[in-house]
Amino acid sequence: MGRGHMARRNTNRRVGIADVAEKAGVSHATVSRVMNGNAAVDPGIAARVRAAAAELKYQPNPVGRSLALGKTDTIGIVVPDLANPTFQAILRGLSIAAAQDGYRVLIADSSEVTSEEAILAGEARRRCDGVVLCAPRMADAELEELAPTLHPLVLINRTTVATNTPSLSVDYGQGIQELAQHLVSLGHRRLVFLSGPEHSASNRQRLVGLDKFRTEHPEIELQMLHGGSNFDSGHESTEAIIASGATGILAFNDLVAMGLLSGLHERGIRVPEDISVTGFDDIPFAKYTTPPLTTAAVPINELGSLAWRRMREQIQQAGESSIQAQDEFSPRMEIRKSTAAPALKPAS
Amino acid sequence: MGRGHMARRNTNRRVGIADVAEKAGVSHATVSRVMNGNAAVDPGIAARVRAAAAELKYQPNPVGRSLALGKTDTIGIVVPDLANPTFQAILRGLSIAAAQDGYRVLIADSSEVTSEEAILAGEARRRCDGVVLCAPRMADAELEELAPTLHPLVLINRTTVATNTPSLSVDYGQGIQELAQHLVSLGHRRLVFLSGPEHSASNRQRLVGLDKFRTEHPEIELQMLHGGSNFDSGHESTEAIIASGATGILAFNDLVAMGLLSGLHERGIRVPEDISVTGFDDIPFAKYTTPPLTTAAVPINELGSLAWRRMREQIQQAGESSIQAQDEFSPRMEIRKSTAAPALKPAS
DNA sequence: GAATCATGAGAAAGCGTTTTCTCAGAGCGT
DNA sequence: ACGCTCTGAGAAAACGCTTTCTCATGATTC
Repeated sequence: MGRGHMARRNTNRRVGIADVAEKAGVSHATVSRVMNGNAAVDPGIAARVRAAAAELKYQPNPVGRSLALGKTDTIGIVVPDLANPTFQAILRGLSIAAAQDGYRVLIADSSEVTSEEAILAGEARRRCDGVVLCAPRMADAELEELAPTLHPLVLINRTTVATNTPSLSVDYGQGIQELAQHLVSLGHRRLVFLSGPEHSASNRQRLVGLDKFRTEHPEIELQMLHGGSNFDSGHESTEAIIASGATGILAFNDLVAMGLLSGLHERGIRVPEDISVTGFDDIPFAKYTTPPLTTAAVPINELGSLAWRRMREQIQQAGESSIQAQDEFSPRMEIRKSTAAPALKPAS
Repeated sequence: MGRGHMARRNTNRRVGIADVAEKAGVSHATVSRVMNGNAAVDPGIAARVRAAAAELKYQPNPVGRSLALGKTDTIGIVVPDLANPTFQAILRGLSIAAAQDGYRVLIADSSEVTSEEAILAGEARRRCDGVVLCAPRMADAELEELAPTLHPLVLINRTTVATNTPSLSVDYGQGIQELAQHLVSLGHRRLVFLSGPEHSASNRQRLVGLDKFRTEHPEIELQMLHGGSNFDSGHESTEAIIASGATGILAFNDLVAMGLLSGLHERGIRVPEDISVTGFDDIPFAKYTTPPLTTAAVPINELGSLAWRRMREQIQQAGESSIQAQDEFSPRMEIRKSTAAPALKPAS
């Protein structure tokens, strides 16, 4: 029961450098030289080699190449949930930007299983020249320990104390405060924050932002409701939202808001007449909901390409662990139709 | 100006199998054996090796491993546009299913540049153990020529004459006919098909489906309008749609339909009162548009995981080019609120 | 015209694994 | 007690490439 022991010796081996060397009547070394244009090689011989390579349709084996070069021209990205449009957009931006520089991206979806993150990140790192960790849910301590292992690393939505890891972050605290402020200025007095995944750092940022908001607006009632990060958790929160008696709902993100919108619609609650709802992120679909969603826009398209730029900088510096850029974005308010003045002042 | 010539000889080399071997007082070979559990090795020695490996936190280098094993435990996927939720869903399904079997996925986005597809696919294939080609736009002839090169390969939304390539397809022709039929049964007599990317095979399938529809319903006026596959192309078609005088619009897919919805809304055209609009695919957001979109649902979540299953089957068979499954899905009608009876019978 | 140099190609040593090959030593039967 | 098989570990080859090292050849200089 050998595992394919004969496949190796087969004649239908892929064409390798040796074949073109033989055909061109030169050594492997020379073939390698002309393929990579590294050293000077006689134009005549070079032409012969190129002709042989073309005729045999020779393409260097990237694995052999990677082993010799110590690099794979690939970077890894680990995301908590590939179903989330925010992460999809980041992935896309990263992939396109990296491709422009001849790099590919390997994906790893932790499916919100926190304990898998470090493992996935490690595996990805070993296969790739670098890793971007997107909104990791792991504890700070674990991240601190893991980060040096992963270098070159770029963090999205998290930071490390070590300054040699670039990070891209969004001021969620600021954004959620602005959204709350927006609701208040419309006349809402009873708000609910439908919180996100427990271990999400961006959720914590929202919470501290709201704490600040509370101290600045002691007259406003602000309840916290536990939720999740997707449609379903928004939808499932419908009853609790209704029971809360609040008129202004701050959903964790656009997805949750959309789920909630649908739940409220099913229950015959009108938005924004009866209840105002806000999202977060401004995913491409936010403007097409019923009604179009008021949200805090995160530059999700830039995030991916900037992540690549930061990664590239590190790869090029190769080892001189210098201090790296910490980019922070401020969300931009996107007022649409899911928020309006409350119909009736609640009895108070 | 050597290219990092000294990094190689550095002492801070990653810990390799040799280090473990030395620490455990055995040979590389033995370490490899215990790490892979391939051959019988004395329990005492095995324990010693494992202890050494653990202490040094040794993790086998996947590149070296890949070279020796001739496999990378990675598959590639090439998609025409990572911004499209359909492809995102396929990618996600593929990634999750593959991860379950210890495989990773490498992505390549051709950005709808047809000429890049073959190159990207080839590169991906060389780096991976297989490739899934998702809705390739390339010509049939090119695909026929490329397919054998790429094996193991699984095709999504395309087929090859060679029966040893599994393919997953959706009966777009059937789906679009049902949508057209739906509009007709609501009373519409003037329809428009807002077509998709020129080289999209699924677009061609829709076209032949509509040809059939035409012969079956000669009394119905059906115009063809050239469009694209995303929001913007739907949005840009707004004027042409209005000018067409049609009351029932078959958009290429949900994205186009959503763009159109938004365009019509801006122009004050009511949907479905003035114009009915249908999409295709049933992306997760289709039920949250204004109004919720009538569409033909494609099982996008299954597609990815099934693609992996087909890929795995081929990888396991390793070479015995047997005849492969050709899976075909029938779209399911999803009647929502974007379609209704036309307000007025057009003069005829 | 001999000594020096630049040029460029081949030989060989990696890169980090796995796996075959080889062989030492232990266990067994007669 | 001798030879046989069997177990298991090390040596070495293989995987496919890049790059250093080495050396031959032809060009240059005094």
